[in-house]
Amino acid sequence: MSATLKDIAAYTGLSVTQVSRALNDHDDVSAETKIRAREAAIALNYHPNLSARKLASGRSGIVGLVLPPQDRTPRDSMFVQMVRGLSSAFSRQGRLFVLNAAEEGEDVVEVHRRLIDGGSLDGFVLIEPEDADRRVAFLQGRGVPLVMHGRGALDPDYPFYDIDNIAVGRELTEMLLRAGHRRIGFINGVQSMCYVTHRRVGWEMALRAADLPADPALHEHGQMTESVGALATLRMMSAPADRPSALIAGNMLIAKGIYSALSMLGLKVPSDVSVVVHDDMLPGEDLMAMPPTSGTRSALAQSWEPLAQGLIGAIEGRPLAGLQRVGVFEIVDAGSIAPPV
Amino acid sequence: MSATLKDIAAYTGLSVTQVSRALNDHDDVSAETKIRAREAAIALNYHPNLSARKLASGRSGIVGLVLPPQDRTPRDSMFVQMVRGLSSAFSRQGRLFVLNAAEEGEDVVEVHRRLIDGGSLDGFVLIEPEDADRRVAFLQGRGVPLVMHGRGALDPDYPFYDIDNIAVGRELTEMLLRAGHRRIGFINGVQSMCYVTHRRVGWEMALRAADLPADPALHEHGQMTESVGALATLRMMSAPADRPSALIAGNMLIAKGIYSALSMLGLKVPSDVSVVVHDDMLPGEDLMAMPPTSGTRSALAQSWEPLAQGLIGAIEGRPLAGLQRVGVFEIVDAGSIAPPV
DNA sequence: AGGGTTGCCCGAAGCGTTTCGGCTTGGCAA
DNA sequence: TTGCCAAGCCGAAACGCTTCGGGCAACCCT
Repeated sequence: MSATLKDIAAYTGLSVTQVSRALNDHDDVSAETKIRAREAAIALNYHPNLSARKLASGRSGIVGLVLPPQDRTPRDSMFVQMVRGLSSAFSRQGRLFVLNAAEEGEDVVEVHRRLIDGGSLDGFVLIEPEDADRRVAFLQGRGVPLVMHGRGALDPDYPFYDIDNIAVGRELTEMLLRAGHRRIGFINGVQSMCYVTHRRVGWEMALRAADLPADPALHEHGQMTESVGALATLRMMSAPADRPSALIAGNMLIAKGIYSALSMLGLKVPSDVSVVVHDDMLPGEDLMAMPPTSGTRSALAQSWEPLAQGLIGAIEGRPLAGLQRVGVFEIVDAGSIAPPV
Repeated sequence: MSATLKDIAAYTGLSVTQVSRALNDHDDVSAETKIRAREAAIALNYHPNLSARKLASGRSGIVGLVLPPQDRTPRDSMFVQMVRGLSSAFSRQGRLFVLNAAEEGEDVVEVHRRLIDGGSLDGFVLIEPEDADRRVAFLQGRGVPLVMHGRGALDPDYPFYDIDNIAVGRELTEMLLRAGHRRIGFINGVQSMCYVTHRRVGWEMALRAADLPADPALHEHGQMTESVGALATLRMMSAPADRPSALIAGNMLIAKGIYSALSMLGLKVPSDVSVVVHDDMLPGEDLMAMPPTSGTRSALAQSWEPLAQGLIGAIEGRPLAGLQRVGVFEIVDAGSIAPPV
């Protein structure tokens, strides 16, 4: 068994109270005492008992994530990345990361309720925000801290980490506009995802700013997979006269689909068609083989740490403003853009 | 806030003690009292506080899994399956499932130590057993329950769930032997995995029983990926005279690689080469397109429930014998075997 | 010198649960 | 009648931690 505060108190000659305050870095403890307590803690191999701490303070140091019931996104490697990233980020902060997959047909909110009724969770990471998110409503109603990966509105009232997806959509479109393109197709993700909508809005804004119509036939919603990318490309390019001269891919898998469809049609990039992509920089051997593609880039891997920080901040009651963080994206020129023919 | 035992005691007129005993189904509580307590618990929406329970009883109801530091297996979808399956199985049993990814370069045993020193975990699910597994030694030394997915020895001294991989290797080989094949290649997984070794042993046993040599050139270790399968196939088939007339694939991805390599070589299945595979039945769209293949089959998805049961049994101190479970596999004839030419 | 402030420390209560030991009561055998 | 036992119940202590309220010096200000 691990040492307890009482052991350290006996060892140092201090009281349990003072040891607790020393180790938690409270401010009415002398510097010397803090050092003594910390040394004793190390010497005795002390580790705080999370259950006891939770019981006394109401905080358990455990945070959770509820996986949506079924894989709506086929990007398993994204989940693995996320789970790894979050779990490491939280464990660096001395917290446990609990994962709970909702069962098929089970209400996600119900799962959250179950977990907080168990009385052990300090807060939640939410993914895949929705417009009027029932999870958010529920958790806020119960006063349970949360942080969102992405955001359901442009200026939500909860902590989040996101990138400016409107700007992403606009930037991708403008890159092509600057090269002279006028018909720009966008193969986006599933409609219900907020970032997808935001990027679409960005695309529309950029087009409007250039006095061009946002032709619905040039925008496609779908799973972010290779085959969806390929099929949408075939559809858009088969329009006799109105075919786009440039395509925007929502992510690398879609881009891959675009490339294979284009090569099937005998079209070259960028001489026949320009292509830009938003790259999440997910690792994956199958993407290595892709031709370099211009566009925007923002590593999904960098979002886990700020997410964890955001949730911890929320748990510790820090003000909302500092917990809403917008990450940056880079602009990449890799030569997949040329003027239209 | 959730109701506490005290609330139920007040509500029913019983003592806290008796309510606790009633809800935990102890035996010196009258049947009527148990019913009353249970009804009150539901009426008041009572959920036991895990932290308090842990503190008092030493059990937290939380179990954990430590993900190996880096993806040695590229099968992300396997991890997602596993995490989902385990998390659901445990939550059905009213337990929390904690996930902890080891950092790059961090010692896995150290992670386990950290987690149990935190004093919150009741036990662990271990995956990817090794021969003399340090994790097992450590956990057993500390008296922490565990359950293994697979097994590091044929008859280990810890709870596990596994299938009989020697039998799998033997059966796959015998299927081909029965059709008259004499040179049977085996494209297996990475050497360090126990199930890989077991299947190899099965292959050797079957060959020896048929008085045939187990030619090392006909056995290949490697990642279970499509490209490894394809490359190994090319290597084996390029041997001028000694090329195998049949191939065993360690899993579906390898089989897929085999198929593409064979078609590249202009060889047909089963007329030119017979192929068998062990199918884990992982879901995945890319495998749908494969030709039906004979072999063995055992759904990995069915292992999570018994694994969870095994760990819970271990935590509750049930005897080892009932906690070592060997799952079954099916034998599938899908027409990918023909007599050698 | 008196009163306030500051720095450091401690005792004790309490978080929600389990569990040990002891307390009643009624029934039954001696 | 007395003694015993089983069934059912309860009080109180314990788990390890945080925190509230207070205490005791030593210092500074008037």
